[in-house]
Amino acid sequence: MSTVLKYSRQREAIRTFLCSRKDHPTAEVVYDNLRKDFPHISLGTVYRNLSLLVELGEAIKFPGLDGFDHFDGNPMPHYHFICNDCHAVIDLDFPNMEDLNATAGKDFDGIITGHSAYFYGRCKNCKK
Amino acid sequence: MSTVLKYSRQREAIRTFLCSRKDHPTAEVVYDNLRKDFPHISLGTVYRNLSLLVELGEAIKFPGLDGFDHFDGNPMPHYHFICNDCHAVIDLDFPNMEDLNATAGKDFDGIITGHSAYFYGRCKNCKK
DNA sequence: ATTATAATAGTAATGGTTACTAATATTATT
DNA sequence: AATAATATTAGTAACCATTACTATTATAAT
Repeated sequence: MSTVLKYSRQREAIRTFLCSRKDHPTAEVVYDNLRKDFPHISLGTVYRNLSLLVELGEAIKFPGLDGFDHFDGNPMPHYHFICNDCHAVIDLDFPNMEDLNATAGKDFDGIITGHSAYFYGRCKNCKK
Repeated sequence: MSTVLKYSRQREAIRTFLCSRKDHPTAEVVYDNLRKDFPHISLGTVYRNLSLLVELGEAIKFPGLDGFDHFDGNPMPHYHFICNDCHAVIDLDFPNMEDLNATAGKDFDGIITGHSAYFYGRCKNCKK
């Protein structure tokens, strides 16, 4: 028993906001920003819609070094850098390794269909 | 204000148990197993020592698909497969990509010193 | 308009993890 | 061995990001 999706201004605003950002915000950051346009928006609404976008394949969720989940409005395969100092999350301009799943699964008994990779170190600002 | 490390039988047992396992147990699993030898061991003691081992570079911590943190007693760089169905975590026999940090950081303004990668799909038991 | 139901706001609950504290274990010193 | 200093533990309470609950509201079809 699937459920029919209805439009909501809040969800649309969350989607738009997430796609406008390149810094992979947390739910709290999304909440704080959405309150400018929706003073009464609930944190639960933000979490529910972010999770929905992830289910729909329109966003990606991953845990950051700060202990919070971060969200990325770009669902295309790409890699992230996470700064060990300031915990900033930055997109890497590095092409997706298309054949890595097959290569890594050569001697593996299961089936590999995807991968994610995170790079660590110090960002531009923290590296001195 | 550094602190001197004292021996503890609980910590040694946790270390030994973790190194004996290849399935990357959660703190809860470590706790349940340690209770056979230490009926009164505290879950806090398990968490504290697991975190300490990670700090000492003797173990690795990473979040699993089940929402729990998993621990690996092998700190050598290697890759993990996580089953989308049963959430099992399995070591991959795939050599570390030594030059990946440098390659991925070619056009990056910061410094990349490490990376982690997770492969997803279906394990041997779940792939039918 | 009416009806059906998805979505929200507000709030409470969940649960993995961390913090706190008195008692205990370890280590060095005498 | 006894003493002293302090790291560690067991037990428990607190934390807090996230999820669940519910009456109300918004959306969309009839």
